[in-house]
Amino acid sequence: MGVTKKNLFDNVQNELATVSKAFAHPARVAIVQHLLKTNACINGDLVAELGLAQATISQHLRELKDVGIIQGSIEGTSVSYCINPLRWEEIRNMLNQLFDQLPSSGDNCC
Amino acid sequence: MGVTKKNLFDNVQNELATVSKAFAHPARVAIVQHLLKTNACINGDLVAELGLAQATISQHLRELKDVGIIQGSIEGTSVSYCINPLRWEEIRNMLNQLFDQLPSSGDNCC
DNA sequence: TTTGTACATTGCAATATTACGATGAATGTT
DNA sequence: AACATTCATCGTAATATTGCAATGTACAAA
Repeated sequence: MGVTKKNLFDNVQNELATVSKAFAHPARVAIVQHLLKTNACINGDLVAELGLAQATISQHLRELKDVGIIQGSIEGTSVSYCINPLRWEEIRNMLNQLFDQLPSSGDNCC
Repeated sequence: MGVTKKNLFDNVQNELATVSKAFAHPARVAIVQHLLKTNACINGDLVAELGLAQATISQHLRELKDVGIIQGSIEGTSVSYCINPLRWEEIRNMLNQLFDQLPSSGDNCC
């Protein structure tokens, strides 16, 4: 049905899924990478950088902002975006907590 | 159009997006967590554990398998799934490489 | 005020995802 | 052989995502 039954799962599971979904599109990965590289927090550049329409970029930026990964501030007539370092750290920890769970002993059950 | 323009992006960006998409649903997060906890690699249990139909679970398992995160082997009449440790490490490194890029100096541009 | 620039939002069309019943394939049990 | 169990796949309905043109909003310059 295309509708996710979020109520069946706990907060951690839903949070991990929500955050992952933000990274689940190459354009959004590219945006984040660009913001990491040019610490300068540009926006309009993205339209030139990636080959997507302005409306599409704006939409992706909003999704990243909704999850809290990036934040923007008005800078005259343009808008300046950058990574939200606190949230970034939060997500990093969340992912580490998941990925460090593999008992690295030789577990070849399959 | 619901169609992702993958050709606009490089391999790393597409890979990160593909892997993230695998984790972009709480049921798949729950499946992975369960496989991490019960190293025993069960399958039928998941249908009881999560509140989803058997066909739905099977579909999620296939998506995780397609990305290489899990692997399954036939065990009599049932199928045994588990984490693919090599791929797991690969993904962990890929994510670390992304998340370690934040220059942790006081960068409050916005 | 008019014009231009930079983004956001809206409204659509195309496609993808999620969920599940029904059915199929494979194996084990009686 | 006949049946049950376990899982995969197919078909379908409901919903979500992606992309963009068009339009709206806010500000700055002429």
